[in-house]
Amino acid sequence: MKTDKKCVGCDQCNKKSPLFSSLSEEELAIINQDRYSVRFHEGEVILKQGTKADYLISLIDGFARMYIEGHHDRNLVLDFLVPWKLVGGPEAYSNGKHKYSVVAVQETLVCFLDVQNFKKVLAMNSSFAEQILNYCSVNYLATLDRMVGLSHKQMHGRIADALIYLTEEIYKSDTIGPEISRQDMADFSSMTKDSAIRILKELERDQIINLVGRKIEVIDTERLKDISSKG
Amino acid sequence: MKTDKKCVGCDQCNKKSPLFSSLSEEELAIINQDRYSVRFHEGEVILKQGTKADYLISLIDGFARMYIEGHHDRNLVLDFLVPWKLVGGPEAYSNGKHKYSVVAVQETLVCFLDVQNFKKVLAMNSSFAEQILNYCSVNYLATLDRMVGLSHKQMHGRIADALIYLTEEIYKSDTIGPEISRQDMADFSSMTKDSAIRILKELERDQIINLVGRKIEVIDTERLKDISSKG
DNA sequence: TCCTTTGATTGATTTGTATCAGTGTTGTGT
DNA sequence: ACACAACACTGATACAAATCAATCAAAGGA
Repeated sequence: MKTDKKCVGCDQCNKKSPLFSSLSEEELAIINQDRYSVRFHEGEVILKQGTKADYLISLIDGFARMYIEGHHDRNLVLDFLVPWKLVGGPEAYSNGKHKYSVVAVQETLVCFLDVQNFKKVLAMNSSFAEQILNYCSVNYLATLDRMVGLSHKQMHGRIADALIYLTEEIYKSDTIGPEISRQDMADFSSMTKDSAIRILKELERDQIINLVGRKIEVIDTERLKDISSKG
Repeated sequence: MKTDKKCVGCDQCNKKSPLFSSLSEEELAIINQDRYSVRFHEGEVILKQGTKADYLISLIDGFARMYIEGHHDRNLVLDFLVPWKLVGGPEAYSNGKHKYSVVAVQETLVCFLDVQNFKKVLAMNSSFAEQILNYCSVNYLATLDRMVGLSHKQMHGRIADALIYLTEEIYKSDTIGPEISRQDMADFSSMTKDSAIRILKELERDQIINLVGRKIEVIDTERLKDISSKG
């Protein structure tokens, strides 16, 4: 998905990013200060684990993978980023280093927002602060769910969860695109690539999904949800 | 650890709870409104997963276990709560249901703080809001670490992590008290009780810890950290 | 075009962890 | 002091998942 769209400033973003929709012109101008956008090519590192977190990252266009470089040379994919996801907040907010890396899966445009300006706006607009706190809360609770799933469910359940999340939340379609590799599926459901492939093939044999090259088509969502809940 | 201490009001707590230390008299009074405290006996449920989250819970005195009732009748212990830990925020903030249960491990005193009042204070004191957001951030990043550890490390590494966390953060001593059962250790490091016992016995054989009844004494922190990092 | 690389796939094997079945130990209430 | 319950412990076994060693297929470059 190549695109020539340019970043035209926060007042434009504002029309799309639900998180910034309640801000006034003046407040947006503050966030717009020191803001800059960069276009990344496929495979390029947008943000590297361990570097200092001075900016919030907002994905404007494209598709990226957010992952932690974990133990035994394995990665844990935390999320796939689509437009208007905001990352780096917790690290920037606590003046820390980034806990994860973000890599462009496709051509991707991101905005770097200065944390200090962001904090200024938070301080002057309490309803915005409440909104952000709410965003963090929802995010945190989802992470807890994921932690329980990863640590208690076995492979079939974890793959089912991954497929459900990707179709419902990321692609909003029954088909998962070829930009998600088997390795990505494995890293997202915390298993080896070989195991992920095995389970996917099994699901195909059972007529629950179709594998078309790298694409994955979910045929039977109901049974997938059943597998997910049975863990 | 039985105690007769009573809850004397937020202005008292304020002297101890670092989170509330920056609040004015007036702001504390708002939080104090509708606040009430309850003493729980050992084994009693302070907060049940699935119930509506109308209050923030602040642990004033005692010791509690916070856990998610996960899949296959297994529990995942998220944390052990000691005085001045605040829980329930994310759920209350997003008007949701509690994602976890909290049970008193010992005689425990907790305060229930009304969320609406809490929000009021957040809206009127922006530096308090920033402080809370920072608290959430640190908490979130720690959860990510834990998620990676639980999903990538094998049992020895996970038990080592648990022992390090408990001695350094909870007990602030080399000895883990008898109120933590083997089941708790297992649920905290995401394995079965039998496995936890096995690993602990191995660590004892290797002179890394001592098992004295239910108590666990850490002898060789260095080797424990080594095991933790090797995963 | 062929060649090379990268990723997908598969079966055989090994390792890690849970399960099960049972014994020992401690503590509590009567 | 006794019985009972709850928890700690251990060994044998079964199951889940990783590893290893190959093939195979598609994509990109010279």
